[in-house]
Parts: sequence; structure tokens; C-alpha cells
Amino acid sequence: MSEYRLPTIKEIAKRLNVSVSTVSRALRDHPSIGLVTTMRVQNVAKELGYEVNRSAIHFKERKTYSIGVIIPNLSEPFFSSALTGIEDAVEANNYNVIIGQSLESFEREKRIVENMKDHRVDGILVSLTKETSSYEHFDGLKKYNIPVVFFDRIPSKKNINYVACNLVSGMLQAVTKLVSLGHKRIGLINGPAKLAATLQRLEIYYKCLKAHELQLDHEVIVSTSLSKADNRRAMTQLLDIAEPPTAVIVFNDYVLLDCIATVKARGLVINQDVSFISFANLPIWEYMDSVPLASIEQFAYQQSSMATDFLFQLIKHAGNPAGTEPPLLQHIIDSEMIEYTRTSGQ
Amino acid sequence: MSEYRLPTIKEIAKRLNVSVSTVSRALRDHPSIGLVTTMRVQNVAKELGYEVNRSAIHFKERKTYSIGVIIPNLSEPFFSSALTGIEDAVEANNYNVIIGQSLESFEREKRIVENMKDHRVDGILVSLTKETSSYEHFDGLKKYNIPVVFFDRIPSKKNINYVACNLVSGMLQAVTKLVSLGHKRIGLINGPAKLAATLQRLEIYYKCLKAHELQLDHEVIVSTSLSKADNRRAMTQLLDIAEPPTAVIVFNDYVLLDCIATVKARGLVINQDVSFISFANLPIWEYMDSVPLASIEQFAYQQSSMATDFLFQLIKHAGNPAGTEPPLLQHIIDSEMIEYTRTSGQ
DNA sequence: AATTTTAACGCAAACGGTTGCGCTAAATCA
DNA sequence: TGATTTAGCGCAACCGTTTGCGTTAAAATT
Repeated sequence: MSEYRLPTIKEIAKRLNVSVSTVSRALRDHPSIGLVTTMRVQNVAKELGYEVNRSAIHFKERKTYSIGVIIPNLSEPFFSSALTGIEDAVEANNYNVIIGQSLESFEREKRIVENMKDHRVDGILVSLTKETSSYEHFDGLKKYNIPVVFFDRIPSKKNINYVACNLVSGMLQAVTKLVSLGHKRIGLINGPAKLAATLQRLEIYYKCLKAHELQLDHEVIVSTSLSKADNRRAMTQLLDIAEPPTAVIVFNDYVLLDCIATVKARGLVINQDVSFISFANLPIWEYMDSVPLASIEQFAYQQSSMATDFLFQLIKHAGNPAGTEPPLLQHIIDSEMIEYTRTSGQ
Repeated sequence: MSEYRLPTIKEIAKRLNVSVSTVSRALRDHPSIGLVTTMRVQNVAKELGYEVNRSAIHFKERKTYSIGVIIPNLSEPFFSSALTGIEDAVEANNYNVIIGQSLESFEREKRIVENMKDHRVDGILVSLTKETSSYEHFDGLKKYNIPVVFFDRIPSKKNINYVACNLVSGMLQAVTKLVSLGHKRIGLINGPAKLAATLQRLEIYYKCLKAHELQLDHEVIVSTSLSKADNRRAMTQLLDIAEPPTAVIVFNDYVLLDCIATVKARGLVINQDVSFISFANLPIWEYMDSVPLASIEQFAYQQSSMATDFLFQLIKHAGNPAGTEPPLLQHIIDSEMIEYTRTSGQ
């Protein structure tokens, strides 16, 4: 049993006294093979339990029919649902997904890129590490004709393929809601400067304030390195201001969890003494006592599946004989505010 | 650029006027090639930026150097950290991980198995769907010499390779704690009968009660289909008993979240009117107002990395020339109780 | 000096399938 | 009926690497 080998087209050919090329074509319903021969071949193939050896084809076609996915952390719901989006988009194309978690480590991201290059994936989808600020490790891939599409956490660079999320739309909804509730002093707990998302959030913040003619006060803008301790420190910093903000926009739900704990530890009441708006839309709020007023959905699934479609376009293009330049595929989708109806949780 | 091709050993051979076999051996420091030749070959290889074509080797060796991982849902922290364990264990062997989420669908699980068989993975790691109760879709793999190792959610079958978690150890710790706190009437909210884990939890429950000489009352044993609504119904059922249990062992933390909400909706206080013990150890409790007394850690990372080691043993064995029967690799690791110190969350 | 050993390398097949081109015989055309 | 098209199939190269075996010349042995 250990020496069992799958039947090959050679054996089918031998059985029927035809050539391997005839078998090869017949199996794929090639028009230049007669109907009777095609039928006989396919019957014998079924009888023998023939299955095409993909490795042989991969080898000959110089393709692996697999794409690499590099993401920071699958334990984040955002990325795990992103992966589901990729899987679904890939299934139709009969491709395989090779996964690599960078775990927010730049070095690990580089290693994974190398490994995937070695394994000759046909393309790569990437969402960057928090640490990643240089992108040379992706440059090598272009030489090997391996297209790359970034999603969500994308490089701050021009000529790349990407799908990202426009946070303005969702945030404008949220700030509008805050203003309608009477809030005038809205703080911001932002992320580390390295992330493109951080700069983006800041710009959005400015836009929203301006849209509602609110006064800009740099005192209520703080930032966190995203560590638990620093999240708490940032929140504390805001609360210690002489006139603390009545509402705070927080980088994401993870940071918010720490902020809520900090506020509570002070004996303050969420959504009464201070209200929150956050990003990421974790699926946990419905179980929590204290929730933000709203969270901004960034559509992981949609981002990743569109990025996957982009990647397949590029892969298809790479297979073209002509040396035409590949297109630059870029798209930004709109975010949306998700409201949480509960008000207080004591 | 689009026609760019990587250098092959042929070109190195041509450059140096040696044969391809010499180059092949020299690149791998084969002893039968002279030192000078080896050096010259390796220098030219580096100069040309040579990289071995894995696809060619995969083809020739009839191996893909990739393993398949089939798990229900990456959005569950348990499975995402299991995947990390697999990745880490795999990295050392220069293998790739091909991922497939069954999303708790039996049909999808079958499809993924087929797909991975088609792609000739060298082995498969599986954690079963909740729906899965027949295992014929794995039988075909043995014929193709593709070893399978199950972990955590394993088939109720004898001659399989698996790593699972023994819940007795952790649960005994937990019940001992409950008893020491004065609890005498301990309920159980169990999972669906299909799951092996459900039967296991029931047996453990019996064992624990017997160990502490507590009275067994089937009235306080209910079960849930794991849906949100049914979780709440199960908890309500327990609270509606004339003499409700003062402590409840819950199938897992997800169910527990619903139970806690149900209890609170009744105006009861967690860890005062009713205490909980749960499984799975979600990383969310530290942010919650209401927490279980303890949760039982099932060591996803350790389970999966051991399962991966098992798989590599089997893969290695499959490569053996002799037709010797592969070993049966089975292991059960102990669970542990994780205590949560906070008492009440109002 | 004749023989055996050994070091160093080349030859060629093999892995399984695809594909451009050529060939033959039948069908179609003029 | 002779010339031309076409349907149906085979030949053989090719993809890149590995490996058993053969070959040659130098080194070691007797």
C-alpha cells in the first residue's frame, strides 16, 4: 500500500494503444480528438481512478496555482474574516492559499516573503505589520513576476496595487451623531505615527471638526503605541486635562477596551461622563456592559476579496505573452458607522 | 521583464563547462564533487542569483512540501492560536501551510479534503466540524499515502492519529474550588450530543460529582445547540428550576457570554447568586465586568504543535522504502484551570 | 611495473503532462 | 478523377532537477 501509485496518462495510453498526447487532449475534450476516442479515454480514466498530477503541471507551466497571504495576526477578527474573504474568492479559481502570520514583526514579514518567493507562489496578498515602514522586501518579487496586492494596511507609496478603506465616511456619520447629542469637545486617541492609518485618522479628525465648525484643540489629541499600558496612559492623559473631552474617538476597539477600563477605574460612567467612538467593530460589544456609541466598520471581507480579485487580474496579466505593463489596480471602499443602542451598563 | 526567467543549473553548467549533474551535486555539497569545482559552481550560482526550482523537485520527489490544515473557524481564538502553533512547528521543516476553513460545514469540510488531495499535500491536520459524525471522506487519503492527524475535535474512532485535551484535570480543579466555596448544587450546560466533547464533559461532570460525593440531579443538566438563542434558553431553564443550581459548568466561554447576559437580565448577580466555570479561556474576560470563577485552558498551541510533530513523523515514515505499517500516534494533554480573581462587576 | 583502489565527474533516464508540428487517410472540392 | 482540404492522431521536445551507474585519470597498493 505504501508503494501505491496513481495511474498516469501513459497507462491509459498503453491500455488503449494510443499516444499519450491523444490521452492528454482527450481528457480535456480537445476538439482535435474524435468523439469516440475521447469517450474511450475518459471511460478508462474513470475506471482506473485517474487524477491529473498537478505537480507535473505546476512544473511545466511554471506556476504553483497557489497564492500567499501575509497578515499580521489571525487572532484579530478583522484578519480572520479577511482570510475568509480570500478563501471564498480563491475557491472559484481553484487556487490554494498559503498563509503566513507576520505577528506584527517586520523581520518575520521579510522571512515570509522570502519563503513564499522560494515556493514560487503566483501572487501575494499583504496587510502590513505595524512596524513596516520600508518596502524593499517586496521589490524583489516584481523581478520574479510575482504580483502583490496590499489591503487595509498598505504602504505609503504611490505605484502599488491596493484595496483600502476610507474612514472618512463612517467617521463623519459618527461625529455628526456626537454633535447632535450636544458634544462640542471631542478628543482623539490615535495610533503610532508609523501606521498610515494614524495619519489618515488625524486628517479625518480635522475634516470632521471643520465640517461641524468645532474648535480644534491639540490638547485633546493624544496617541498610543497600542500596548495595553500605553492605551491606559493615553486615556488617563485625556482625563487629567482641566477640561476633559466629553467624547473621544479611539484608534480601534482594542484600545477602546483599555480606555473603558481606565474610565471605570476612575468611577466615571461610560456614555454619560464620556462617550466613545471606535474603529474595527469587534463582535464582542453585544456582550459588554459598556459599549461605545458607535464603531466604524471597515469591511475586512470585502476589502480582502476585492484584493484577491485584483491579484487574479494581475496573475492573468502576467501570463500574457506580450511585455505590456501590468495595470495599477487601486480601490478604496467606504466605511460605515455601526451604532450600539444600549446607553449605559451599570 | 515579463519574459524574465530564473537561471537554472543548466546555465551554470554551460558557464563552467561541466555537466548538470555535477552542478546539482555541487550545490548541495555532495562529497563526490571536488572542493574547487564545488566552490566555482556555488560562486557562479550566487553570481547568477540562482534559486532552486522547487516545483521541479516537488514533481520529481512526488511531494509538495506543504501540509493542509482544516479547521472550523479562524475567528475563534482557539483555532487561530492553534494555527500559530502549526506555523511555528512547520517553519523548522521548510514546509508550507495550506489553510482551509470548514466554517462548521460538513460539506465544506469534504470539499476541502478533496481539494487538498488534488493538490497532493504531504499530510493533513484536522479539527472537525461540529456537524461531522462520519469520517469516510478521510479514508480516501490513506490510499494516496496522505497521513492525517486530528487535534482537539477528533473523531470518535479508534485507529486514528490524534492529539486531544483531557478536560478532567482542569475540571476537577474547578469543582474542587466550587465545593470549597460551599457550592453543593452544581449545574451543567452541555453542548450538542454530536460533539465528542459533549459526552466527555458529561462523563467528567459525573466523575467530579462523585469525587466530591455530591448528589446527582439530572434536573440541573441541560444542553444547548450552541446558538445564541438556545444558550439563553438553556440558562433560563436552569434558573426556572424550583431550586436552581448555585454554580454552573458551561460548555465554553461563548455559551457563557450568553448565560451571563441571561442571568443579568433577571436582575441576578454573577458570582453571588450564581457562579460559573467555563472552558476555552477566551482572552476577553479581563475586559469584562462579569467573569466566571475560572475557565479551563485547553492549550490550543500545544495541541496543534504536537499534532504537527506527529504529522511530520508520519510523513517521514511514508517516505520509507519498506512497506512497514505506520505507527499510531496518540496523545492527550492535561487541561488546567485558570482563575479569575475579580468577584463581582456591578 | 602491473594492478587495484579511489576521487571526480559525465551520461542518460526518469518524474507526468502539454503542445507545436507532421503525418495519414478520408472527405470535399473543382 | 485528380487536387486539396480536413479530421484525427502520433512524434518528440520540453519543463528543471535528481540519481544510479559508468568512465577516466590519478593515487595507492603489491
